[in-house]
Amino acid sequence: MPDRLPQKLRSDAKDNRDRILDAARALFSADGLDVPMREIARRAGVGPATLYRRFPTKQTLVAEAFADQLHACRAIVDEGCADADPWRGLCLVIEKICELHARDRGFTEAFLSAFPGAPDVAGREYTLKAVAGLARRAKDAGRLRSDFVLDDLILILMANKGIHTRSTDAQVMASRRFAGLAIQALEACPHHAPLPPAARLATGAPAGA
Amino acid sequence: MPDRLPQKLRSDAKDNRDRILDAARALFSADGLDVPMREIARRAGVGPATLYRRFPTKQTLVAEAFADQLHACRAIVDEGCADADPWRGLCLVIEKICELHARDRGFTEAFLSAFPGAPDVAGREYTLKAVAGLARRAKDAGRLRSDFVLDDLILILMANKGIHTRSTDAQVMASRRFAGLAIQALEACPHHAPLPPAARLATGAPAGA
DNA sequence: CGGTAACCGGACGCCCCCGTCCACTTGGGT
DNA sequence: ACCCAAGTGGACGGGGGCGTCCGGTTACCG
Repeated sequence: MPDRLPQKLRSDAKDNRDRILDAARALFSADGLDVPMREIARRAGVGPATLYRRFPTKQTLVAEAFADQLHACRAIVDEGCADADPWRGLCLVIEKICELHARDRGFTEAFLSAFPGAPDVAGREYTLKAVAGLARRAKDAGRLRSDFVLDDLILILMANKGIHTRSTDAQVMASRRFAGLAIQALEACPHHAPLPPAARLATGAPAGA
Repeated sequence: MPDRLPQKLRSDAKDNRDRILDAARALFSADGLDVPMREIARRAGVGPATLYRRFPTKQTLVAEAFADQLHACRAIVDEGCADADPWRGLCLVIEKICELHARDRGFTEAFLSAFPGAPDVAGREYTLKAVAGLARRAKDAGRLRSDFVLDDLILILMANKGIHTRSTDAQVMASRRFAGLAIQALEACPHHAPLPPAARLATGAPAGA
């Protein structure tokens, strides 16, 4: 559905298209979203015109390039929601998503409204709703702190994005530790102090949990 | 000491210099470090040449512009260290520094080695050492979790940097909540799960706490 | 008050990115 | 084998940032 109806493309055109997507994925992952379009074209071994013809705007390219990750993301959430223990499911979601983001810098930017008002990339809203449900259950089970709010998750994801290291390995490791800390922060604890008030974040997400 | 020996500058030159620094501070705070030099010059009402003559490289300008914040930073740490209760002191440091960073986007970038190998900006090492001591005491007091590592603090600061919102107010609010969560994560708790291993961060800080 | 060195800012050349146009090439149907 | 529309990449003009040079201006000292 993010895919344009696969109009009959000539075989060579299809090839080029694929190579462009590969190049884009590689570069976005490594360097973030603001690689020059030129660079992507060069890496794919095509001219700029070809790139622009196939993907008129960078947003199109980004959306297409990250379709996989978005599905992975949704799969993770689904998996977490399926877990019998909602708290364990939520932890799983946090860990996995943080790792996913750690491995792919561009995806993080794309995911976190780097493109303001992106056309609800592959059911972001739906996914958020699912997580909200999961959180609800985790709260009812008494494992998730009661003053948790869905925006806290966004906050954590944004924060995770702020972590930068030299190598991808270090990045993943740091992200893992961060996720651990985040989970610790969210877990209900008899003597925990109340949190400062939640701030409305820029995302279109509803704030209730 | 980051200051060039204040060679006798002609009065007008001094004026311009000051106006440049003001402009730089304002722009860096609002938009981060990658404002064009041109923009700063324009805002200061001077030509590009003047700017470049006074601050040959952007790094020079940044260092000079953030001298205040760096002192504030150090003051915060000192204040925290002076607190009789080391845990309370540490919390204070986290809260205040997160807020400081939330209010000044450029400073965060400058602070977190945005310029790799910046010449130990105003005793960064010293400050880190002080915090390490504070953490040590907080641990001994049994309030800080025993598997805390100084790099965790860097991690939290980096993470805090990842948080972006539309307005400064929202930013501060979000940062406050984040700091609250971070503190929660760091507090010793009888039944908390062990954390994933700490990753060595890019900073030159020693990893032990 | 006058001279000089310090100082100024506009203008220049360089490089990189963007998005588009167009003359050539090539896939694939007949 | 032929043809032509779909497809291609090089080239172009525009815009913006960078760092530097230079002819005019101005503070300060005697």
